[in-house]
Amino acid sequence: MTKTESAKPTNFIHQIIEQDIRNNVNGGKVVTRFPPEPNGYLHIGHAKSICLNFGTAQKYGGQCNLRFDDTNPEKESQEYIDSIVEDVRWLGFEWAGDICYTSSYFDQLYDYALHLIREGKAYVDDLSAHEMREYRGTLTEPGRNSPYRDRSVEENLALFEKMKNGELSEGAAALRARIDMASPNMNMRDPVIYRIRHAHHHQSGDKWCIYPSYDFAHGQSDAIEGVTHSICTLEFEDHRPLYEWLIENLPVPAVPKQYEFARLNLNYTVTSKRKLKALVEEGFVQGWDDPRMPTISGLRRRGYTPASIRNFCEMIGVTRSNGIVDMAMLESAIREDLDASAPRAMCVTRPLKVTITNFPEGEEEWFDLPAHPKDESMGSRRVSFGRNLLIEQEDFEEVAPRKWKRLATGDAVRLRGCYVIRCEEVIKDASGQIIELKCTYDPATKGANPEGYKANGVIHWVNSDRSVPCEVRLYDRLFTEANPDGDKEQDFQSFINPESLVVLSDARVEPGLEGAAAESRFQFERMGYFSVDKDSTADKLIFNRTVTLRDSWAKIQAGS
RNA sequence: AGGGGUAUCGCCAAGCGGUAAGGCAACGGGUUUUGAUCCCGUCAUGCGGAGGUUCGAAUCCUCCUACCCCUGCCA
Repeated sequence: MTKTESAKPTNFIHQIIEQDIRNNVNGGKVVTRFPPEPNGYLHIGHAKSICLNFGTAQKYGGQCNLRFDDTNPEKESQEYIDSIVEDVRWLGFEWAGDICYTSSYFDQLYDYALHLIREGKAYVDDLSAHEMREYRGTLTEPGRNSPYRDRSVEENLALFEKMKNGELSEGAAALRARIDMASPNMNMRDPVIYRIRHAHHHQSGDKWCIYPSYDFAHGQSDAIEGVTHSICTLEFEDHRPLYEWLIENLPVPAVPKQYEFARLNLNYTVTSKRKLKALVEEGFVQGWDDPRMPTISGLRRRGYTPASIRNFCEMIGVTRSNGIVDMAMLESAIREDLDASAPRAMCVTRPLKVTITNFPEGEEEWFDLPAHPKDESMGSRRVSFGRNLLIEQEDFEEVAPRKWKRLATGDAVRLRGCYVIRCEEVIKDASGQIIELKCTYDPATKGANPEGYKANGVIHWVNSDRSVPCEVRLYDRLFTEANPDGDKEQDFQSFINPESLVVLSDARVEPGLEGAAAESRFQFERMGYFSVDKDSTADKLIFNRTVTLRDSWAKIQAGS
């Protein structure tokens, strides 16, 4: 995409950027960055930020960096870095140059800290974390100056040196910016900018035992990288004055500007790293990539496409107002994509035996069916018809309800792409359970409407003797409450949907799907969109339900 | 009288002083060998509330209300 393709600004950030370009701010250049902390897996909320940052750079012919904001080694790990890199790539974005790390600027950041000390704008504070909290004041009362606030530059330099050399224990001292303890903005009440952590860092190893805080590292890293528009979420709004104060008081090579947008909230799920982590660690789901998780890797395993997620992000827009997006929008995005791109197939998830009594034993007939009803370029597939078939249990009722378009005793129904059959007899076991249907087929209905009668509707089916056994995992929303973390009394975990996963191990799919590759996607006609799970093997095919088809029959049923 | 934000249809969201886009959902109807897709139609005399300015206000002003964020040596 080039800048000539940008018709009009699609959100307020693009408006600002276009104004900047008109005014030749930054020479008309646009540089953004996606700055995750590698302390968890990326989720759908990050996807919004990724699409915004990378998409904006793309749209205005600029560049976007992938920068790991790795200033807190104790919470971070290489595992998270690897997963984030993979997820960003999978979403279809490429960063400019090499992957960046805030940790590779630690030397420069240290020099900036020295600069602040020499200017009398930072000091080493010996107050404990607890004492510091007391001195900070409250939302309505100003804070008090630390007794160490007026140390000399020399003393501060010496003390900071000791911090750096590991001569002080964790918590014994911290470097603070010297701003204003009476500021109504808490972030300006002498924020800590360097703290002691005798910890091994996943990138810088054991070189440092002091680490810059987010506030001190972020803006300066933006400046070092030449970021022009530093886009973050609303909760950092109050940090902007500090961001600007540091940029103004430091000899940085550029002047980046921070802009904030509302983070994404989706109903029937949670999007907080802490809560997602809890779901994984406490075993409510099977991992970060569990198909019920709103993580990128979870959505991927569920069968979502990168394009559908990008479209979803486009759909929801970018604003400064906090809202909760309906899950139906995400589902709409994946249905739209998969309807056009997924080949069709038939899968009987809960089989009911059907015997075609007038079809000879041991014989079969093959049918050529289009892989897609509207897209001939997708070719065709072969399905086998025979005496022993399987249909969906829910497609048969002994007595047809009103508006029933499926099979019922004595009635006829079309087998999708095949013949019309009629149910002649219902076989039950001792407990009254229906175990088999004896049917006849009408040989005259191959590609033709029946003569003298009408078929109820169309149902899917497989040839029992030719179908491939498989496991089908039916996924549904993870929570039963639209806003699972909105209840003050009840923990979000108590709202977990017990039916968020239903495993059907007795399913059968049409023969062409034998050996289907992991992550390949299909529409199982009348059932929904499914994707081959990554744990699927030649011996055991596993399909994950991505999303159901829109179901107007379910609405009719619910209404009556 | 702590500071910073946000309020437009059930949900998301355009709108930037000239008379309320679009998407999702919902609801009608048509096509259909997927109760899918597709197509057609309906869906805010109203923009959190009250005043004011103006020929004209969702857009400007005043006051009010509701909700969100901020008292980590987390990001």
